[in-house]
Amino acid sequence: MTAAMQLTSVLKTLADPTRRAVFERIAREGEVAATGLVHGSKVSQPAVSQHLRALRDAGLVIERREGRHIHYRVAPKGLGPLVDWLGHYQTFWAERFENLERLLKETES
Amino acid sequence: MTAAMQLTSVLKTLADPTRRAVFERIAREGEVAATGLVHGSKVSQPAVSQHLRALRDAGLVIERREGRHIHYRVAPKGLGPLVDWLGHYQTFWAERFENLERLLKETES
DNA sequence: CATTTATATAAGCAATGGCTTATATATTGA
DNA sequence: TCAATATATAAGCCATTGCTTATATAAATG
Repeated sequence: MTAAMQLTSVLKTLADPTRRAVFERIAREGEVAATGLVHGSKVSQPAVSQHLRALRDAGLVIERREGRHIHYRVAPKGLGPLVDWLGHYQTFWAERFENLERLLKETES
Repeated sequence: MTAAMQLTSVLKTLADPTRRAVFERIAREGEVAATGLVHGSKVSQPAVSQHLRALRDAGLVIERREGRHIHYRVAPKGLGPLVDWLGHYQTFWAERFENLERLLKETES
């Protein structure tokens, strides 16, 4: 799998709002079981299951089985292809980058 | 248009490899006419035209008419929604971010 | 073992997407 | 005004996508 293909996979996976919402919820909650994600979701259990599979296939989340439950968390390197690609376009978002840089430094202290 | 919708638009637009290639070429060449993009493209003129429209609608490129030619360049703020969104997930790509930070500093000097 | 709970898979459907060919609309210049 | 060039739009086609309902699998528990 080439870098371009991985990037395409990440972009396509995050492009769907419902699926991105699932990802964001996993990120926010740290670790969630699939059931938890179904509750409070607009779509059905199979739909959530399909989205989780897509997120996993794209390398964006990791699953950990615990009995009947499967817990999901964000994969640390999942956003890597996206970040790397954006790195090539620094000149086009340098200003915002400065903001992030400042933010990071504030967070450190 | 909400921030989430803009992000969806940017992600969907960049998710197609052919269209992303067009964007990358515009970024690389600085300013290109549509004809220039058609030459050396795998797809037809209408296809390129459709991709350019999508890129423009997503706010990723800007067009400048000059006689019969329309020149495209990357819109500085186009990647903004993506960068902003990624900002919320710093913890998941902090390491790569450090690399970028280092790279930026090297570039400055 | 039987039932309940958690998740995945199958099948089908309507909508979307990206491409093509054909044609329309500028814009320029002879 | 006519022909050539540059780009856009229209229409149609096929593949993909996201959803649904129905069903299958897996694991825990009585």
